[in-house]
Amino acid sequence: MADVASAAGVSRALVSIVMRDAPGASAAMRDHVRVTAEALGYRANTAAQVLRRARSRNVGVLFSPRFPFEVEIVEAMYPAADALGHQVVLGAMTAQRDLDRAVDELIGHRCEALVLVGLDRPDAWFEQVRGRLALVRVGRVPSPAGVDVVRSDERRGVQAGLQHLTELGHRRIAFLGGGDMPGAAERAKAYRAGMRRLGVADHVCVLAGDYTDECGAAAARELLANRSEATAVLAANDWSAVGLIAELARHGVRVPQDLSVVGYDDSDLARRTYVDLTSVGQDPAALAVQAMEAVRHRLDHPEAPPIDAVVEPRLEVRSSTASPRRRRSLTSG
Amino acid sequence: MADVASAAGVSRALVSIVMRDAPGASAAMRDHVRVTAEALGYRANTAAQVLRRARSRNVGVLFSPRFPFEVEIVEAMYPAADALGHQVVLGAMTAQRDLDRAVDELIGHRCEALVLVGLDRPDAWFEQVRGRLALVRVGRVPSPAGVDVVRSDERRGVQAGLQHLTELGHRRIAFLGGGDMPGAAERAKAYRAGMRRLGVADHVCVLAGDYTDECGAAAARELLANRSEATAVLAANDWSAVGLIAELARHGVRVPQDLSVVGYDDSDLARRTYVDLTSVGQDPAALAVQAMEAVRHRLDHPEAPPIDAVVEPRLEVRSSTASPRRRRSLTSG
DNA sequence: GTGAAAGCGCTAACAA
DNA sequence: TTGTTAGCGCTTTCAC
Repeated sequence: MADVASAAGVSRALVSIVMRDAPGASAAMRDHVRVTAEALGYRANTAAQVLRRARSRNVGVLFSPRFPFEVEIVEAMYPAADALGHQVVLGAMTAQRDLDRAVDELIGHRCEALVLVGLDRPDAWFEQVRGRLALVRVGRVPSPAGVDVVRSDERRGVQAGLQHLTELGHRRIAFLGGGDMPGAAERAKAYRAGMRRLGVADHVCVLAGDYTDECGAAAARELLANRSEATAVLAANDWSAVGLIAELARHGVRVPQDLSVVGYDDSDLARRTYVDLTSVGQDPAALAVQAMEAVRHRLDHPEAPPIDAVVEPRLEVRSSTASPRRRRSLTSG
Repeated sequence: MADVASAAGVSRALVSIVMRDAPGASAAMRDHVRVTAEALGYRANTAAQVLRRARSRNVGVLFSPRFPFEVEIVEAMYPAADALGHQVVLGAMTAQRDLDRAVDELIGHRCEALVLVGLDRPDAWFEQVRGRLALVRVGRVPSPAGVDVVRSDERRGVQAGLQHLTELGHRRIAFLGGGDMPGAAERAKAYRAGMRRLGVADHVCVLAGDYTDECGAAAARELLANRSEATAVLAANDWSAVGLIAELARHGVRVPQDLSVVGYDDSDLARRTYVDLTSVGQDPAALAVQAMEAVRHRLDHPEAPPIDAVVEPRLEVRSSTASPRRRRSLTSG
């Protein structure tokens, strides 16, 4: 910075003012300094900024890059943070790198707040961290527990899937669950409630799963073995939906002619043309924006009551759903 | 740090020595200071460290989190950096956030080196950045151009795929390319060379593609329309291989009975049980380790000649390949 | 083995 | 509108 200052023939303070768009410099001076800085390839030293500023403006974002849905949220986090004058510091969680390590690193960067994307931990863990930083959970969050939360409305998502199927004429709608995977419990609950609301509670059928294609295949075999009368399956996840469809195909059951399938997450997978799966989509960009706003609110009002922001999902209708054909069971067709 | 020092009844310098495992303190003192620091929840301020140290020890890693293969490399980068005493700073590239922006941020963090994962740019771009930082390219790198490179041996990978197929008895092996996608040009070249080496150069057949499932489906239609006599397809990518297989299935062509297919990348997709695709796998962990070693070498020897490290791929045989059945073309079977 | 002191590059409060 | 100045929290050299 000293180089820029002397090259431009001004003080370092003025360079600082110009570089961070702070008020207190004439337009002509701004241009002059900026041109000089550009010519010298100057870029402010983030470390020095963070060290000196009262607030670091850093927001740590913890996520698992293996999960595409979390990646989408993180991608949307950058513009959202920009808009609020924050800087995103990424903390990747991997098999070799546990959470505490990642949090420690973000604390080292003096993050003012932490955004936890789709991360489940015992309540005690959140309490412990919350003592040191503002904390916002986002994404597939099971339940708010005193900590700020931004989540999709799982109830509405499941509802939308069920409604789409009933409008097509389905009544016997099975549910392929996700065990203790993020969001799964909420979705299962919403399924039961939804079926009750539609007056078809006696057709409730829950298949165990875990968001993998293997569990989808297993569910398919279970449906076939039980000569299920289900005409549609609502899956808690796209991968399990695809596994189900693939296994059914091996046994000659066609989707959507013989069975309709709705996935969940509207992932890249669902959009692939050869899959083309009707799926309940969450809105990663909206989740990211709301998360950053929650961070801002929490920083401004440390003592405010817990936030619970809910983002609307939307159903993407593709070609894995159709009206049911007239017959009694999958194997008697 | 001052808190820890006074709580432990020592000087701040001593705390510093203990916290960064530097020589110059007794074992008993180390324990004492560490316990005190732990009790106070102390974590060194990274900004202050970077600011004060002559070398930041930061290594910027630029990648696209949308590409699972790049994510795997990045994940392996953490332990590799640890081992060499470096700190990873992640720079995510997204649709909304261009490369220059990301590089700028990493420069702001005073990274000593940049690792570019699977990123293609004009040579001029590399030259420009290389003036400011050490630069290492890793992953699907088309060709070394004076800049340090760590890459998979595409030639050997393609060779392994071809050899596997010829050992099964295939001769008419088509290639589904990847256009200008990373690594695709190398793979196409290796395919032609490999076919020549196997003495079946007159059976060379290259289908255009772009690493999507759509291009795989298009290739399948092309094979069928041309009444291709190919008994096997080597794809430059897993997604295109899967698209090909799915489209073939729609036309009653079974894999591997009617046609064998080898993918490339050994991605999560290939490993899914319902896909179970034979695929040429790259070794992300080895790439990451070599990349960090290249960084270290470049930092230690700024004037050394360009590095070109090559990592061996390996073929994962699954159930999409088998011996060819006796017939002339896909549609005459 | 330990402590005192200087200063990394920047920001913010204030003085000119 | 511009310049001066005092640290932010740490590492490092040097004296003890």
